[in-house]
Amino acid sequence: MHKSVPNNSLKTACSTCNLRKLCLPVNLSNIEMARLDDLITRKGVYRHGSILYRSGDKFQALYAIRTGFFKTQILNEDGREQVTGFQMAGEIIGMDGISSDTHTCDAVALEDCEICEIPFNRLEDLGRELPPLQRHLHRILSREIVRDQNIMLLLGSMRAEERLAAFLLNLSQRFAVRGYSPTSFQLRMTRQEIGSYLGLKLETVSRALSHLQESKLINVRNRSLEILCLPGLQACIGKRGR
Amino acid sequence: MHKSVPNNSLKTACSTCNLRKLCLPVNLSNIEMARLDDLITRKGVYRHGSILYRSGDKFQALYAIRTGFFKTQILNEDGREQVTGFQMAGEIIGMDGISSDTHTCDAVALEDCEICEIPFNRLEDLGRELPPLQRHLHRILSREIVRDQNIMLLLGSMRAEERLAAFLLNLSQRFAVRGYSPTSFQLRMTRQEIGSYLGLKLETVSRALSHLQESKLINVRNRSLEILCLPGLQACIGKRGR
DNA sequence: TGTTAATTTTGACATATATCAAGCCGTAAG
DNA sequence: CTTACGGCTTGATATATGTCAAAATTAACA
Repeated sequence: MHKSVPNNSLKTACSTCNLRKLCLPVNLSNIEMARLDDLITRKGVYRHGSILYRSGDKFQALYAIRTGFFKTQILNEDGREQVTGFQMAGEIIGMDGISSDTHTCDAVALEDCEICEIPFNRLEDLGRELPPLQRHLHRILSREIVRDQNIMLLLGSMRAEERLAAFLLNLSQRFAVRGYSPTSFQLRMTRQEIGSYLGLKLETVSRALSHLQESKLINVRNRSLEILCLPGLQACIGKRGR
Repeated sequence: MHKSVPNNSLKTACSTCNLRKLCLPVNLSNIEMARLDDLITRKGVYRHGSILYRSGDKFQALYAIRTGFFKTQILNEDGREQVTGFQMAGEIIGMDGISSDTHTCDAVALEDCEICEIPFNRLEDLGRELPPLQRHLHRILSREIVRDQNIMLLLGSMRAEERLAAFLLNLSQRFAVRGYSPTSFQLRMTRQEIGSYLGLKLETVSRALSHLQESKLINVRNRSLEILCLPGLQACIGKRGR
């Protein structure tokens, strides 16, 4: 585990942030945008391995990822853990905490990250005055629900290789949206973490990756991944499911 | 598939609804409550097997279940289906539709049901005027996220019998909250539907139920279920997980 | 830079769950 | 009351994935 987090915070401007279209695709006037800027503070760098919030922490804010890569995970009473998601720049995390005013999962930085803190009470207040902002918050919450239900589909009905393919295609698509190569990227997580996310053991992940490579659909060497045939990967999903 | 739904609708009063504490546990004045009542219409009975909304339908409203039992399910491109939840009286469904203005799953009545329709735009509008209502909406959305992530944990890390035990305990607890027996109730869904929800085949569900019965933890005969030992069922979860 | 620890791959084997099949039961329709 | 059908149980067998172990590779740290 690494050093924790510097507490210095500086004001951010959503208005000039190049992630705005991902994070807050809302039409606001300059004045309205300034009010939003006023809400949000940029927190210092979260080092690789450090924890943004833990299960049990009091919920106070949502967090927009400015740069870097996070994982979220929940823990059972009996110590089992499940990675519930991998989040990248432009995505918003912390929404699990709203329902009980307490976070129900941990958010861990998988590389050095910068984040913007959005105090939730103030966001709600502002949402009442700016309907498009309110609407956007609802969309974000709902999008998370849809995302989770698709993972339920994956966990409940796909076999190992299909899960891997779906996972890689999802990453690919999210990199593409951010202007990065959809076919060549670094995995920021271990095989064990991928396995936890996909409901598989790390050895199974490794074997499935090797097999996709034998099939000439991907090239994988440690954390670097290259997709050789997107349509092939897509076709992978849905072959002889459960 | 059964007949569809009568279109006659009548005004409902949340103010006098005995499910209010479950559905809308919000402190509002009489005047405020009347405005909420004004929003909501009671739709006619949904017969067993009928469909409240389908994937692809335009999203317009949330639905509060007044009586009865629903399932929600998503379908893959390749026809695989996954039951994503079973919902009972006092619960609210349809939130998947907010993010894209289109429903992403089907909601099917598992018995004859009555539901209240809550037009979403008007709910948002009213939320801007009644902060406690706004807050409650956010909690409901977040609760759904937490619920889904717990199912991910179940699907990703538990073995068949544990999943069954967790499922039965969840039902038990929800019946208890509603004033019904937590140890004796009817299953409203088929083994196949339970299996889909838990990521198992119906035969596996059947065997796991039989085995729990052999262990004297439950009595099950067709759809009637009796829990003989709640602590025993709880202990079931966490024994030799993956 | 050298040393240690962590991660990954691969193999051999074990096991939980799926698959296939048959018969039974209970409800619904005639 | 009889029949038919969908739902359920149980058995035999197949298979995907887990488990255990060792070696190879890479990353972290002193």
